[in-house]
Amino acid sequence: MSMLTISVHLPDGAIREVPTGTTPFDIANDISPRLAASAIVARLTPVSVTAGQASAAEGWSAEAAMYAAEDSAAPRLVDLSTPLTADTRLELLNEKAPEALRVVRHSAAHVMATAVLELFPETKLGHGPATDAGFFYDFYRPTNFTPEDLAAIEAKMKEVVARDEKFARIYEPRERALEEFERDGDFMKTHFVTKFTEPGSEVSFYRNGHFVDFCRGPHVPSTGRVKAFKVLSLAGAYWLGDEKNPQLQRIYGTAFFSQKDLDAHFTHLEEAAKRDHRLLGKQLDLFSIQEIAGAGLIFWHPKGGIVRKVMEDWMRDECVRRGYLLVYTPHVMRRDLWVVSGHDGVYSSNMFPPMKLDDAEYRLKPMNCPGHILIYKNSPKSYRDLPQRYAEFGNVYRYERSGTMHGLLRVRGFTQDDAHIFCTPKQIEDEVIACLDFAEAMLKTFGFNEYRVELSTRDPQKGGDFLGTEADWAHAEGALKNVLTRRGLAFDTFPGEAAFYGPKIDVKLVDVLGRLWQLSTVQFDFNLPARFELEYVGEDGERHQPVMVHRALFGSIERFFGVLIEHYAGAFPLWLAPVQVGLVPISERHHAYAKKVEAELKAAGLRVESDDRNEKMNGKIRDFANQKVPYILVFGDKEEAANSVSVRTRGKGDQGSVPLAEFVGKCKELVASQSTDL
RNA sequence: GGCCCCGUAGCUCAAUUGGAUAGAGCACCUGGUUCGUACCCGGCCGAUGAAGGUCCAAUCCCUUCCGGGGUCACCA
Repeated sequence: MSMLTISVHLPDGAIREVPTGTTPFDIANDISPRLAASAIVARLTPVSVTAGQASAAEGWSAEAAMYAAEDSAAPRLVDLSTPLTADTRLELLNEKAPEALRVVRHSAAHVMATAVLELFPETKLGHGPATDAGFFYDFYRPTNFTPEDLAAIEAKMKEVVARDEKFARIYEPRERALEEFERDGDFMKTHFVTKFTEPGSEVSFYRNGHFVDFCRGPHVPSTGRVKAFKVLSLAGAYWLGDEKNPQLQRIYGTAFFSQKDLDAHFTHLEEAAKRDHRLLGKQLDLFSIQEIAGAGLIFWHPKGGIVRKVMEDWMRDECVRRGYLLVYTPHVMRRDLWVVSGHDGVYSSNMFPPMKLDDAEYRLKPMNCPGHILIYKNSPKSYRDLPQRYAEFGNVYRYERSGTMHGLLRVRGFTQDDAHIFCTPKQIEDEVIACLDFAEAMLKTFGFNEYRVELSTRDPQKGGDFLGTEADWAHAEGALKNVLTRRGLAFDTFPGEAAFYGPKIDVKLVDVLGRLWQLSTVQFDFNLPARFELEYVGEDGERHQPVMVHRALFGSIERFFGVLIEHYAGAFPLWLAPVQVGLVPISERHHAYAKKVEAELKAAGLRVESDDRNEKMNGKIRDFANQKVPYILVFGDKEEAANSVSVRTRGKGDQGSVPLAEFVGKCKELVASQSTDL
């Protein structure tokens, strides 16, 4: 071994020398486990070794040399399993680095694959990446794994960890590797290497013990570093994400730096599960889905119905205020209409099947656009009439495949707060700005401060069928981008994600379990105005085609309600709460006073429920509290005499006695301001 | 739709894994009680998702369907 020493810059500025053979992980872990998490993003700066020498130097991986040659200043992913044996200065960054957790998880995936191959040697390996919440590995095997197998795999993983096998990176010429894969009949690896590596290159593998897999790394130094993990579940997954490819068996797991983190993760999941809108929907009696009626079809119960009423009132009033025109269109329309719109062709498999009536066929509407278009088309339009903004709470029905339904968030029948804006090309930017303003006001009002904005554009590389001219697209995409920039909204661009009929802006929210759901959307459409030959007469007296913008802010009322439930964990702000005030008369002789209080609150426009059951006061309080009622008013002889109520505020407990008039005044104020405070 | 798992009362869960009359809490109805800030007392009602099959015997095993959960794919 060489006698070189390694100097390491510590986060506090100190320099420490460490023995050769030390890994970045060792150094970081030695200082603090927390720092181990950040070691992966580290500055690896060769002090006196050039790239060429580095690759020849003892113990240097070609990877480290490559990084050194590429850019020695930028933070790099460091292979934690690579011992430092050259004269190297490693600067550890004292910041949280999620990449480090991914390294542990990816290593855990290899440990799992090692276990699987030991238990089921005939298994072929797919890939096994880390994910945001853990890791998975895809396997191909003639027979399926069982839940019992998962327990055995986890037990075997513990053995692999106990053996503390070193992770080592090895290289092999691509063509030789391919030969081996083909000899083994390993279609996945053959396919993968052929597709993702260059001919004549060296491909990288990682080995621990007898286990070897095609892998780019990086990994922790040895299997013993994978300390806290859990095998979770089993699912089918298509090879390379394509339905037409063979199906693999995907085993999910998760791993953390410590058992404590792992436990915290499961505690967090349990807490999140308590906010699940499907559970709360049942507990709070907000909505149901009934087997006899069909999957993906929502029943709004009275408690949910009143929340919906408040949501709709807000939206409708706001639409009118912002210059939208309210319209209503039929739920079923003749098939001919859907042929003209094109839905009967491209979208047919997502629609409910046609039904025969007299001599014509009818179809349930999957979208509201054609209806609004017919209204536009019903009379000639001048440029003076534009923009025309038609808004409707439109009930649409779509055939979603059986595996896709999810509570209120993905359903077969739902209500869009839909609007279509017909305008001139010049009006586009102002209209889109107005839509974004509206969306922002909506999100703020309903208590959402965090969301993601995505711009979906056409990918010219991909080609494909797009309607509209190059100029149309350039103009529309430019307008959307421009507007987002002008509004100062941070957004991600997704080339190739545009609809075939135009680019769009989507607003997405993350639910409690980390799933992403689309809410607001603003979309251009070059398709329908052309298909329906929409026109307006311009200043020049010529006929022009208007631009059409689809826009929905809640997206779907059902989905938005689901997200709202989870966001507030069922504890709605006063203005949205199904029951705003619960009344608890202490005994039967206070029922008359209860009537009086109820009448006064109702006169103030508040939603009140009085509990005159033959139950103990404690029980009544408990029941209202379980229903997450914002205010519970308790009263007996004392309150009745003083014309007051004893207020119990949600989350704050007993607030003592307050004059009734004062309480009513406060509630009115909170409701009017749509406050989230109580 | 594919793969895996699940379906017991209105809700949450039991039933020594094929054994006899399927239990409990909550809810509901009913009676007692009239109470000072989150679980009073007694009684009543009520179920093996559906249809077939295997077996002396099925909540339990098999088949199909319906529905749910997870996941992949899909999501104009």
